Amino acid sequence: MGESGSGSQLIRLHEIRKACSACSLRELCLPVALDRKDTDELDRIVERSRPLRKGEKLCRPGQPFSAIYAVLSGCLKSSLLGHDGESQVIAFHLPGELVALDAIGSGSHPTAIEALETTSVCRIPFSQLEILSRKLPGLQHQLLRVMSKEIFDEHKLLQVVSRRTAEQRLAIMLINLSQRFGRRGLSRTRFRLPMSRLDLGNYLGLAPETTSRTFRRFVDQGLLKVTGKEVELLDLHALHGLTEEAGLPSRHARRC
Amino acid sequence: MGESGSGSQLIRLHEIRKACSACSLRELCLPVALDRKDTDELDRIVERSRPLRKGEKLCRPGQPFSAIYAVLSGCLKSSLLGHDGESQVIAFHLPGELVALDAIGSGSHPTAIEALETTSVCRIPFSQLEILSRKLPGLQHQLLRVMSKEIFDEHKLLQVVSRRTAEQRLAIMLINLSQRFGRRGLSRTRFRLPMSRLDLGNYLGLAPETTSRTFRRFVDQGLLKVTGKEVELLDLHALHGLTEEAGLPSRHARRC
DNA sequence: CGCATATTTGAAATAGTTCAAGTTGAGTGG
DNA sequence: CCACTCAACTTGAACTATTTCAAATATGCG
Repeated sequence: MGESGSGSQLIRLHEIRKACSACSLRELCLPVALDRKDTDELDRIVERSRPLRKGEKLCRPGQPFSAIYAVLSGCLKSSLLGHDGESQVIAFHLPGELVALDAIGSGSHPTAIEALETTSVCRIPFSQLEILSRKLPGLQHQLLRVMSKEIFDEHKLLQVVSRRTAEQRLAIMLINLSQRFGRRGLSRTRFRLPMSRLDLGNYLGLAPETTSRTFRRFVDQGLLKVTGKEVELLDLHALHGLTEEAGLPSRHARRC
Repeated sequence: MGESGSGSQLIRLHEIRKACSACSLRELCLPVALDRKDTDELDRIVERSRPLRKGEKLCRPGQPFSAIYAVLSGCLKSSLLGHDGESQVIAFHLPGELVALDAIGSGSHPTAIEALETTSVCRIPFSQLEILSRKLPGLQHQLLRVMSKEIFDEHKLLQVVSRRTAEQRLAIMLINLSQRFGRRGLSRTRFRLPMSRLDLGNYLGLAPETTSRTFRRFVDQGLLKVTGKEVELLDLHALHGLTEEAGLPSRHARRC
């Protein structure tokens, strides 16, 4: 299922480093601690497999874990299937980001990971990565850093989904995407949403109808222009403003 | 701030292993791959500092990161401070669990970590842990496992907070606590909630009033008995049943 | 004992969901 | 190039769980 080694080949991490200049993958191989020679070593264990077509799955829940992946192009979504058949979108993965870090702990993939468009990834066999990490202190450090950052990001997401209005959630999401696209050298104000409104709503904890209505409200307010999945942020400043406001008064937080 | 090395002393991990028989800390030092000699090595880098009093902070947001911690007794809560002063409770840490894993990535603590009652922790200097990890493959593996599990748990929490009713959230929380207490050899049906209703509600994404009302509803239904922070689960089966139900119909999830 | 903080309770307000009915849009085959 | 189809998306209106506001009780602690 798109995971077979067939067609896998060595890839040049150096090129990836150039391509995505500030992403997890870069963080994994580029940091000060990792020189050219080290990167070559990492390069040797990384495999590229054939691209996934839209809708194709990188892995299914329960599948045994053997490797983590880095997105080269396209977009993935990972989602957790509920006991009762509903699914919860956990994350969207853009180029340069590492995927399946949540599978290390249990030895099997907890989430389903699916391509939202034609997507190519490279496969990093975990056992080899572990061995290499012991040889390269810089790599070990970076791996821990990336995982820690993942935990932190999750915390932030929780904060977003937990106590914010629909407008704030969408604003935060748009800004987040803007930054992620921007880091890759693409426009921060005009981009194409790789995911459906349904997935987006699911991710943000909103009904698809609410997502749609919130988009429209933003358009009416002149904050953005929307044509299908194409989005243009017209007033980044105002969007930022929205996220700053308290979602709910909340009598929490007292003493410091 | 309770983090100074003063009074730190060697502790016997072997004793901790006995004390908390199925927790993160145990996972960190007990797994098959780690023998007695290895554990001794780990033991040498772990420090114990004086207990934190209720309300005392283990760390504040922004504080430079130098070590992770393991809870020995008591309870900690970590929370993220919003731009606007509100705080979002991210996690509660019971004995045996590792704390501050989200700080590795940025080099400074993103969350405030505070004692909910008198709590003792041991400090594990991160740089030494990293060095030791390279020597002990089993330790490295376990560290990654624990972090991965943290990511996974976060995903689950997100699922809880995102799309479930107040009753389901509370039921899930009570069952979760029940299991965590149970693993430590305590009663699975009678325990003391270490946190306030306010913190609990905040964690679950509910107003404190809603939390209170939901408790009352459960009591009325005969699912539990509550006396202040003391809780007795009377019908664990029914609670489980609540969590299974679909929180919201949701037209998501189609093709498999 | 008495203040300060937590918790509970009731009633009103509301954001968001649900349901139901369009509308759009992309792919397909004639 | 035009129907035709299926799914994604949008829109409106009614509904409801949860929040908010206000105020009464507990509870803890000095």
